[in-house]
Amino acid sequence: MNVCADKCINEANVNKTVKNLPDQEVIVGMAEIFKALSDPSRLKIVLALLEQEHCVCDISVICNQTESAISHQLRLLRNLKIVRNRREGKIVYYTLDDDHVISLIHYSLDHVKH
Amino acid sequence: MNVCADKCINEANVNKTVKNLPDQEVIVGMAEIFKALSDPSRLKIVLALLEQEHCVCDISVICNQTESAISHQLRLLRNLKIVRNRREGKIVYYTLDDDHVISLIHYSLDHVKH
DNA sequence: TTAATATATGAACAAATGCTCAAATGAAGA
DNA sequence: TCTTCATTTGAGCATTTGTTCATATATTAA
Repeated sequence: MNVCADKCINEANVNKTVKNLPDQEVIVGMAEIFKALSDPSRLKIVLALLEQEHCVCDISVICNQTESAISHQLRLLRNLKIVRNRREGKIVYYTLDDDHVISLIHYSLDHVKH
Repeated sequence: MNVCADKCINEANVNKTVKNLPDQEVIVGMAEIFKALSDPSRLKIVLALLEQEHCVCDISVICNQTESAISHQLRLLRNLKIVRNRREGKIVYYTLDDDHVISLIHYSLDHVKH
């Protein structure tokens, strides 16, 4: 890496920014949430669950995707504790389980509508 | 795809959710922003620029990454109009240029700090 | 002009991602 | 018990992603 000769690095500015930057773990944690919402199919699942609880089968109809594909995505969201599930006989219902994510989505939706 | 036999699809619920779901383009647009913030290195760049304007060289020091790597990430952010740049001689300064993203990040940061 | 420097860019590549398909679970009914 | 059905899971795969490296561009100074 090229440590720019003289004028490029403004050391004061760099130090100020570095000092105020969140810890690396915090950054990774934030990125993790954003990544969960970064795939349109997965985001659509979350948006559907924002409306109400749904079973895997219903989600697959809503999102127009295989139940298998949906199930894989739900597992990912489950691992991140963004959703939780409850079983009722053969059917498994999923719900959003992360208030931060819920309000983040609402916030984004508000902005999308100008 | 298996159109669940009888009881699985709750047609009323499905219809209600589908009706309230944002348009596909909106979903894709939201996901695009989340994706931009979903990589820790890229998020760190954005967080650094949240503090103040920086040149590529400084960002590379702050983020501890090659100038080339930073430049590639900045191009992506530039294409999404999340950042803009201005040249001053040999040096190019980058600034955040999307108010929605700025407030989204602030919002997330507030939540991270419980 | 030539050299030096900051940034940008394209190709290449390893790693991660999201889907499909086939097979495994788990629950309810015959 | 055996069958059916909703869901889960693992393997395989094509595609995307983030980085590196080498090279190009743009600006300034000599």
